[in-house]
Amino acid sequence: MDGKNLSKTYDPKNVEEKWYQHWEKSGYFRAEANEETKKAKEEGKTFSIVMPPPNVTGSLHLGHALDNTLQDILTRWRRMQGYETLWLPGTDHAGIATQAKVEGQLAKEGTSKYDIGREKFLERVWEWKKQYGDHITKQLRKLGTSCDWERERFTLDEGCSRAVREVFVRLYEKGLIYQGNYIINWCPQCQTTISDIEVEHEDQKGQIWYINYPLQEGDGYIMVATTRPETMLGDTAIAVNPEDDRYKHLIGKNAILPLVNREIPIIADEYVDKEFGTGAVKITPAHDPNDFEMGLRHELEQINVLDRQGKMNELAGKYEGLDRYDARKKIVADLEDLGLLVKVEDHDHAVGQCYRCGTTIEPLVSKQWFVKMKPLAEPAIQAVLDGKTKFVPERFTKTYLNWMENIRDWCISRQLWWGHRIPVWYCQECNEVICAKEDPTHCPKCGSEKLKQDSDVLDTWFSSGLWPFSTMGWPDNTEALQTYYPTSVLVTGRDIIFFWVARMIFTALEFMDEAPFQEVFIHGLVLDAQGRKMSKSLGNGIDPIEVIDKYGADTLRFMLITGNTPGNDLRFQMERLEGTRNFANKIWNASRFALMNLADYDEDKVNTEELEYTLADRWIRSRFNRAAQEVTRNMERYDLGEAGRVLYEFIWDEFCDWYIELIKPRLYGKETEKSKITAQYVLAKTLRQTMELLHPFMPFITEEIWQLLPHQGETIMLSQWPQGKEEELSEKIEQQMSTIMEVIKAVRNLRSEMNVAPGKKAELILMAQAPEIKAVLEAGEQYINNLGSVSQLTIRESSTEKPEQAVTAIVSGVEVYLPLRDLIDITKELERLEKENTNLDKEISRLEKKLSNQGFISKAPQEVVEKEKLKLQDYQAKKEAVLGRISSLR
RNA sequence: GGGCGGUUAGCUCAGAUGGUUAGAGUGUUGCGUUGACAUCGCAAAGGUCACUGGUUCGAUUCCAGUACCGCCCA
Repeated sequence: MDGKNLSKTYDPKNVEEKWYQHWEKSGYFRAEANEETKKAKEEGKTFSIVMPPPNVTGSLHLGHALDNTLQDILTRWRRMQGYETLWLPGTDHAGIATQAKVEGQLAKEGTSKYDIGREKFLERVWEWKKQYGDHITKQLRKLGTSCDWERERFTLDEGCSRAVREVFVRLYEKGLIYQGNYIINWCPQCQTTISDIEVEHEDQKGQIWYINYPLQEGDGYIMVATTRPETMLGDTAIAVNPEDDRYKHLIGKNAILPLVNREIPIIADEYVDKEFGTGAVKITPAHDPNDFEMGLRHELEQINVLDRQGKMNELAGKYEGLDRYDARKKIVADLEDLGLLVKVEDHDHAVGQCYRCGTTIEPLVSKQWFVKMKPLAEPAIQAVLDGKTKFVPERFTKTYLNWMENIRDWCISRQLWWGHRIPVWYCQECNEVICAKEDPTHCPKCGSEKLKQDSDVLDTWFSSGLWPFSTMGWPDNTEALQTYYPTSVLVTGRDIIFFWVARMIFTALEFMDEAPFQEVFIHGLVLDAQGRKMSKSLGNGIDPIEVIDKYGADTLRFMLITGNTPGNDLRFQMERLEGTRNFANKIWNASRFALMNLADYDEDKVNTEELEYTLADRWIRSRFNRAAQEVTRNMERYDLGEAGRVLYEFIWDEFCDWYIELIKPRLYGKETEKSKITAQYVLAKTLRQTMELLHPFMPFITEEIWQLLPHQGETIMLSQWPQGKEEELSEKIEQQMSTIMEVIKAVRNLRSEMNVAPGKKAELILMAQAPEIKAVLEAGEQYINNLGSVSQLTIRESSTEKPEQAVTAIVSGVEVYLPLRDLIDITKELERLEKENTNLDKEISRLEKKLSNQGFISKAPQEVVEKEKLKLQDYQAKKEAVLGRISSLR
């Protein structure tokens, strides 16, 4: 043990990779699942997390770094607490996104998926997956994640695929999965449907066109207002509000659809907003979700006038082949020519866009597969209402419930190639529809072998919705499931509550009869320094790996989890990164110092019975154990940032700035040998335990230091979590130390104000206002001498004679005199004291007022009143001392 | 239109069940190579806790409203 060999600045590169490899190789991350662990579960001593699987589209971003840091902290902490822990990692095939990436690759090569065909294309995607999947898991390792890599899963692997089939078939057989012609969201770019939540609404500047539709009878018109004139070719009705007096007489009559000359009915429906536009709206059931619903209510015909590229189709007559926006221009122009266009107004409206590619979504009617949501949503709502799954922070419960309560059926088929193929076959002979877990060889109805599998794949979230149990081997009843299901907590971003969290809850309730996790810990987004979302288009993204290479994973981790509260977004600022790096360096150097002074120390030879603890020793032990308690308390509440802050303050302010400074003389052998050994013992023990407490947050540096310190066991990862021992806490010791620290600070303050050179020692006189304070000062004499640069210290009772030529400070119970004869400017000194007096007056009158308030005395809790009284006494004593000083100087 | 979050020191943020002379980091200023650390030490300056009401003996903290910012849903 010799700190001299350590470098002066901490270099994470030398440390992080080494330890990660060692941990992984030693199997410390491994989660056992056997008879014994099943017993641990019964005792509530298991802890499990399934990692939200990153997409295999590319690389990790800072959001992943945050998400996984939080999980790792919780996992490492529980592991140290002796829980059987499982943190199960994996990746997601991310159907639409990954497919788009590979299509992009092909485009660069001048080919396309259609050119190479489905099979070849899938081979290419698997290649992509291998490359990027590996990349991602490497990145996670760099971050220090202590997940069980032997259990790593992928949403498209064999096990997960089996679970997907099982779920699909069971839901189908239960009638909860159905195929139907409904309005869906079509992305003309991605060439697939997407679900409602995959549509992002953005307000755009648009226009609203007022168009006259001639009435069938007479020469009149009915004027409609629309933001999408091009869809009028598919209109099958005009709707008005039944209460609208302007139109009541027209209900039941017909209008003539311009350009097409089709007769369409004028119908009444309460959905129509009288205030919007003219109060009469054209109804296009095939191209608008609301119109679709209305169409069902009124049994209107659905006329689809758009194709899958977003172009007008053969039902659009002479507009066939035109892009939807070109058709719009042409139609508006034609209406104008006919004199039917009344006016055009600017109008902002929300436009649905594909969350992947940003293309404007086209609602259209199409035959797709759906999950019937109502029966699944109800238990999912109940489970959360009953507290079976709790959201942290709690406010996200509302977000979840709101969505669940208004849920619509979920469109799960995707016109993609990359994904779980829908396990449905169509008999080419008799049109029988076969849904089966195993690929069928012949039609059960007619026996034909001519079967064709549905060409669509499932929404990616269909498989990730099974993640908590599909990854543990379901549908088999594995030991992993028996030990680790349901999981303890799910850690994820608030942007993914609907997509994923909600779906896991309802599928788990359906298939496992139990919610998939006890708690959902939601965190915010990582924003750039200006508070903007990080995105490719803005180019403001930061690569976590670059940060790790430059600052170390410990620094990135600690920076990400401090300085914000659960559920709130976090701004990523380089300065904060530097600050945290400095913290790591501080830890390193304190340890370096400790090791240098432990070179001659042998813990095995220490007889703890014989140690002689000083005030400083007892103080740091009390402070450490208090910190341990607070850290633990905050961890239990998922307030990891607060836990981190407690550690930061304890390490920097108390351990480094005070304790190490206080024990230096003892370590340097300026006192007895026993005193030195005691100091070494407390130093080593406290630093080691501090590293243990910090380990979940900064796993690498803490392991490195822990290994260099005297320790037992093979790794800090498996050391015992310091809970905070009651018997080492002492209010009294902390109070005493605090008096001494206040005196030292006052001395430093006076010296600084008087411009006394730091190296110059000065005389100091302390006057205690009570005998027990005098005793405390005497016990801390050495500390005051050393840290206050004192040449000669005198401690007296305040009743004795005061020094003449001195600057003064008053702290609780102590008058501090610095007799700097020649340096003193009486006028200035008086000014200082007067200022202090004014301050005290303010406080005293505030407290006097409070304490003379009958309401306060009678209604406030007794202890609060007592506290205020003590405060008043303290201020009054200080004031007395200040006044005494003032009059003696005059 | 509905919901949620935010508004505290120049900047970024903390402030359990209401009682603190309102905190931290960073930045600023002054001093400093004291045998771990200049990625450091010591000291200092800096806030009518967005605004208006209400509840209360007492509100930065609880309630209502207003303003502005951000996010989500329709």
